[in-house]
Amino acid sequence: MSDQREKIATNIRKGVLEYCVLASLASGDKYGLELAEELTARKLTAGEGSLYPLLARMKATGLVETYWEEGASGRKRKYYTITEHGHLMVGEFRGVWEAISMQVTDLLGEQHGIDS
Amino acid sequence: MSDQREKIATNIRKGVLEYCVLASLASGDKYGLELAEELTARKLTAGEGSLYPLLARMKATGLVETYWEEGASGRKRKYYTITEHGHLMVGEFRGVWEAISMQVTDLLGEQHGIDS
DNA sequence: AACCATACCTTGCGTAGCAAGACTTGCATA
DNA sequence: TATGCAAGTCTTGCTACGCAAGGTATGGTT
Repeated sequence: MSDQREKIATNIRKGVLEYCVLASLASGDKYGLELAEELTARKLTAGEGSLYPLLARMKATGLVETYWEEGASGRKRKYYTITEHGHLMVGEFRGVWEAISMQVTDLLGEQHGIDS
Repeated sequence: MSDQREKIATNIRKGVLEYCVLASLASGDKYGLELAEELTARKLTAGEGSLYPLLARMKATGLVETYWEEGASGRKRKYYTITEHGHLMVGEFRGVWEAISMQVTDLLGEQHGIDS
């Protein structure tokens, strides 16, 4: 049952995760695991296995940049910063997301109303 | 530019379309093209190339059933009905959708606030 | 020295939407 | 009667993404 819900969530995340990363970085630089924890808490990703390949892609397409910095734990951390291009993409996404999510919510609402 | 938006929309649709079909069928039986037109108008799908394979899958997994009926134009139409199983899945989806879409909207909102 | 947690990354897989186009059949028009 | 058009349905090949599982390196703790 909650197995089913995980499958549903996984499919929703496709194509949304990338912009959630950008939106999160817009409020401050973060390193890999930090991002993973935040997005996992929000149920927006399942773990690092999704994030690291995505971050590599985003760096390759110029949505983010990276730099190394010594962390509080003494370990080196790779921090991610959003670029101007990244900011623009978040704007694009916001428009599309608002339109589509409204339609989905609308459709679900209709059915809810008809159900006894 | 709007090319970019199409790409974004395409990715959001993955995993959402299936449940939009179910929600639409919950308010009455429909045939293939009719569904395609409604969902295209709502920007929830790009066309029949996505729908027909999806409907076939959904029939195979017992989410919908089908019957043939003579249409107003004299042509035969394949009508789709939602099953009990389908209704249950819409319920599951609604829960997941509400949780995730709220998180996404929340993240986008934060960034909006910080942007001057 | 041994161990564990932190932090990064890779490989292989399944799946879903899409573009483009093929096939069938009823209706209209010349 | 033949031709063309539109309504319907379905198929093929493609690409992309999230995920599970596992691999590597390093610094702190006992």
